[in-house]
Amino acid sequence: MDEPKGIYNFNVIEKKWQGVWESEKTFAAGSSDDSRPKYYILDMFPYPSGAGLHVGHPEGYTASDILSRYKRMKGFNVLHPIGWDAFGLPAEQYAVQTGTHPAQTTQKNIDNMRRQIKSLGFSYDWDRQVDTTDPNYVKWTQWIFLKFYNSYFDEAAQKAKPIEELPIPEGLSEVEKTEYIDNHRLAYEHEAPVNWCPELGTVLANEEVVGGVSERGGHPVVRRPMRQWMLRITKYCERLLAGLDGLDWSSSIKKLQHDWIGKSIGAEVDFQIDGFDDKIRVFTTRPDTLFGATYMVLAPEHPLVEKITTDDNKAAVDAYVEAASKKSDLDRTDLAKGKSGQFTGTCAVNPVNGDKIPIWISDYVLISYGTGAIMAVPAHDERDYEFATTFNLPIIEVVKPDEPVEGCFSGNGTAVNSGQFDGLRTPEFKEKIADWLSEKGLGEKAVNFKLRDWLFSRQRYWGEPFPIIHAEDGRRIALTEDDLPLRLPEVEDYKPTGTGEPPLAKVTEWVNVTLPDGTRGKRETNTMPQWAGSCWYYLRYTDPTNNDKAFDPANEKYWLPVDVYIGGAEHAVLHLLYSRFWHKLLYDLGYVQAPEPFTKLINQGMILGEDNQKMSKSRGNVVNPDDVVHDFGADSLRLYEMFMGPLEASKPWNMSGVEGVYRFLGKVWRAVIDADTGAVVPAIQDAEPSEETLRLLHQTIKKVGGDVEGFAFNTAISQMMICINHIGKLKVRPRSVVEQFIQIVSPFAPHICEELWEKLGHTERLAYHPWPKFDPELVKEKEIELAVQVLGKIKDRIVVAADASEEAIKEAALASEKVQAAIEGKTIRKVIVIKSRLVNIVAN
RNA sequence: GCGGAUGUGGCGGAAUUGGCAGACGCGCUGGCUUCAGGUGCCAGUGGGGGUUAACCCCGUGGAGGUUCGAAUCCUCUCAUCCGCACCA
Repeated sequence: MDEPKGIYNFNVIEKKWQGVWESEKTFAAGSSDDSRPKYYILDMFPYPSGAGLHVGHPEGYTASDILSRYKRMKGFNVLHPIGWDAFGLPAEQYAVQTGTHPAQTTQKNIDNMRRQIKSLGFSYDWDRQVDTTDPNYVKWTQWIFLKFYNSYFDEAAQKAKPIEELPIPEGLSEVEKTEYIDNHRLAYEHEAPVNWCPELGTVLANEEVVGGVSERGGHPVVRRPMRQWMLRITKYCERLLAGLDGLDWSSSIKKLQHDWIGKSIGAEVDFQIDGFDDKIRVFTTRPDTLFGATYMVLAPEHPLVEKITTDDNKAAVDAYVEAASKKSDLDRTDLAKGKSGQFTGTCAVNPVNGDKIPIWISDYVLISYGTGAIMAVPAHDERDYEFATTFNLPIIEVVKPDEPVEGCFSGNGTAVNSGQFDGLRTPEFKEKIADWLSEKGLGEKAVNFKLRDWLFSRQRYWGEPFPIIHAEDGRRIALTEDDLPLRLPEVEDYKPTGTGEPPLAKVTEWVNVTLPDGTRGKRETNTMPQWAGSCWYYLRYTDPTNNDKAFDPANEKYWLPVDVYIGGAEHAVLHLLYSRFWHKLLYDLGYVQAPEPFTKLINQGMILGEDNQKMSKSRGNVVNPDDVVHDFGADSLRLYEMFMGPLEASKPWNMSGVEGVYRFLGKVWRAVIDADTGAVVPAIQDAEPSEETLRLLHQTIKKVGGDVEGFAFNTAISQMMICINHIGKLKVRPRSVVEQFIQIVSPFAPHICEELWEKLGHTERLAYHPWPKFDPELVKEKEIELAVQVLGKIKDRIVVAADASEEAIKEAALASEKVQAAIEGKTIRKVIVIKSRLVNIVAN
């Protein structure tokens, strides 16, 4: 049976307009000399997975698209790009299994996801796509790596500078000089115990290990020493911390980054080892508790352990060190309920009182934090307290709490048993003792951070190769810009070697090179982690096809910083911290002018399955956007994703809800188009709207505009629904009202609106039509209903003029019969009039 | 254990930030249109009581408090979710 001509046929309409936008390049961003103000709206680009899009992706993308379309209508030159974070483990794992080149898999997945994203009508500038695996992109990722490699951090200036400017101490030999320089590069090689995952055949960053197992796949992780590339992110701790202040990010995300960087202020103190020339330096945030230090603990990996251990204790200590080195992260965290340790047989001297205190080793002290050694104050530190009670070590109270406390007290109080410092409050004591220590040459104020240097290499094939050659004679040669990109070689198989050697090591014809001077060398066979490409993609979007530069400074200056960045909260720490770090390096070297890359950050919440559980294949509750588009259309999907609830909240999917917004679109359609003929309905006329209609329209313009700016899309849609419910009922629908209504719906449901706009006789695109203006006078209600309360309970409602005086309202309220009845026999104490809200009469 | 977020009808959620709780949508009930409806339209829909009318009482996880007035502020408490997890 033929469908009526004028039915809302979303399938046809959506394909039509997607085609028009594509061929007309409707959403190409203007150039950097555009006279309009710029606005850069960025989505976190997706990993092109084989599973394709799930309904979580379009949530953030729809929000950013609505904002982009709105801003264009508001007269902004909008940059709204998309791309592909295309390096990643799944494609490589698939390659290991099937032998398919990861590039092939990746390309296939990109094509599919691009099709899906295009079917949702997002207004991306498709000519600016970036693909992190594209050699033209990899080239510049490698180029930035070389910037790290060829820079050092000037502590005094607190910024990175080219390595050539590094002041080199006098009197160093050539070898020492090289070593000195290498020790200051922001990218450096480091032999260290790392998180080795045998299952994945690779090393993981600390952040990629969750609860002792790999974040991806949940495989066990063990500690193992290996040569790795590191980036000196710790040099930027202060600036990464300080930079957070000015950012318009949610306080919870800022706090997460703040805590991750983990700054603590305290002092470093030297303890003389009894019977040795060596000193043990400790870091403490509580130098005021020095008098209560009754023992010391070294990390098992501490370099002095072997030296100071007495013969009597050697066997036990060696065994403990051996056991600790084998412990996986899981063992060190989960099994850390009880404290273990070994006495070295040696004592140290407490510098403040000369007491001899035993030196122990224990794995509750971490070699990677502070100095790898602590002074233990069991009276005022939970961990030390637990250790001391386990091993029967003395506990001396040196801080008197204001209120008596059971067991260990770690708060502020008054100093006791602390010699000349007795009676001081904790904060003053901290100040005084730090000065005292530095006067005596025993220590100094110090700051420590939790953040560690970034483990930047992976033993994988599918990543950016490092542009580094290790020469036979031990020199390390960095490629020059002209040598880039260094491409990945073709390989026979993608299996990890199992030894920790990356797959690239097997490709001898690629690995072995002859240098211009005739010496032979080997290429670096590690590759970069997936984060590398995503650290700077927002910069490449400003100049995506530039072959001479990563991006033109003029473009960066115009577009950066990103005005709004939308994405999932799962990247709260890693991606956002790493990006900020890279950005700051480029800032220091003069390549970018904005100190921070992302001004405003919005984190969309998770979309759960209909069963209120996280969507997953195994639960069978995954909703595929393709199906929703097929059944209800892209406009309905977009609208529903936004109508579900606040953008930042997680909320469950509900297919009936999609039908609800679909019905709304049907109403919009039928308000304009005759379902039988497909013509504009005769009710639409060039007529003056009634006062009521005009008021509702202007209220809607105001509400929707304000809500879009405030990312409250759900309430914007609800206002549109109220508005169309009214318009649909009108016998005569003034053309101007209908047209303005369509304009404000268009960022949300662009296909249907473009179609209706055209049907109404317009030939230009709605996409750049100016956003309608509201008149504040027209928004105001003429008459308003007020609740009248007596003692807070509603007794009646009165209608008054919107501009009625307080006196008049009071009079009207008291005139109500119901109010009179309620206050009969009582004395009116007070009448509270809240204009345009209510009246409360206090009487008793 | 520490930190953060959230808690409102049968469901998703509103509430101008201290001022009429439940907007809007889903679902449900009844009616109209229709040969028919997974269509459209109209009406109703927090709970309890009530001569099913007027009206009354209760109600925003729980218990207190501040206030003329609290979903909103304060104290305590419970539940769920998410981070971090020996960082000296």
